[in-house]
Amino acid sequence: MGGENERLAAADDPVARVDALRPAQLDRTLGFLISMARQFIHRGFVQRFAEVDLTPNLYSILALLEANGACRLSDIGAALGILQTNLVKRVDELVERGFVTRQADPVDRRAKALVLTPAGRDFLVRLHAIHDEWEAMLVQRLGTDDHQLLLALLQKLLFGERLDGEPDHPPALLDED
Amino acid sequence: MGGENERLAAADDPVARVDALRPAQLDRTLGFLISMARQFIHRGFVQRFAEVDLTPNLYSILALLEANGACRLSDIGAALGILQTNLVKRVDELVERGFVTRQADPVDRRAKALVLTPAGRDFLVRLHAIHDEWEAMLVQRLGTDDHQLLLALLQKLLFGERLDGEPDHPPALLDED
DNA sequence: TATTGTTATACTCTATAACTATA
DNA sequence: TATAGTTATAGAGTATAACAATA
Repeated sequence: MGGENERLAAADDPVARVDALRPAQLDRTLGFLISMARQFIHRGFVQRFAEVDLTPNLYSILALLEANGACRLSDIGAALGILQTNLVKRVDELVERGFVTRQADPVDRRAKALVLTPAGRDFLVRLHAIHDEWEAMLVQRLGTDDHQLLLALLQKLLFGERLDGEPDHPPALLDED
Repeated sequence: MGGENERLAAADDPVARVDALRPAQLDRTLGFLISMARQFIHRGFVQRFAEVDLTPNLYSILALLEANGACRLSDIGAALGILQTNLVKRVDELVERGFVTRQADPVDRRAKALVLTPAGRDFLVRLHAIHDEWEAMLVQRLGTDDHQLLLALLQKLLFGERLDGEPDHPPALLDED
């Protein structure tokens, strides 16, 4: 009978391959490959975080609060590249679920200090475990050297150069400019 | 007056930096960096393709049709990692705008052959120019060597290994498994 | 029974405009 | 005048379920 039609690719499969069709020159461009890689990685996170009914995006907000203590909405937006206006409802959800509270900012009465609750801090232990599991799977796919190299190249693309030097890796490829 | 509040970062800026806040360990993970890199690259494409009222996604569909002649919907979905069900309306738009036609598939009467129109082929000349301009900007940011290396690493992540070898680059980092 | 294309639907993410209360 | 948070809204993108025609 009709029923459930299309399903996602089996669990952690490599994503759709560009095999069936000639890939134009798409598989030679950063735009296409980054998009496909992000899709692949993102789906893995979504499937794993579904167990705790959380989106990878919300995880990154909580992780940021854990590492920074009290934050303002604008800080989080700037750090994650998300517009403030799109953060309000997500923080609403985190507040409703008891992971975050909005407190008065003592200095600026316009602002509100976002802080993790103890429940949120406990929750993060589980979230880090889920995150690390999938990240480890990706490291295994690439090998540790290529994983580090990929991180460094993405940092260079985003920030101009590596943020913190790990000087024990081949630097020759990284400081041409 | 109130007026326009939040705007996107100035044109082709590096994206939000993780400076203001301690980045947790996010900037050490593939999940975060790929997501940020994709966001950065995608915004550049969106801004440039806006001039022709096209989404990068639709561009990749057209490019695929150009390189492959007649395609079925399922082929395109498999190549781009998009569910068929989400392709219907996008192809509808391309048909309405005169870039694509749906023809009868001679072999399989369920299927429909998607083919570029001459107008679609002409349009692609302009689209490739727009695409190449932004891609060149990214190459400049990275340097050609690191650009090639990044492509290779993303291919390894997605497909297991490089699709086509360019044997004139340092291979040592690529074939550990 | 399975596959091709399709409609309907829902949820997430992103983006713009405009309001409020502070600064 | 500008900034922090907010609301409302619109558009992409992605997911599931179900159906008709065909294989």
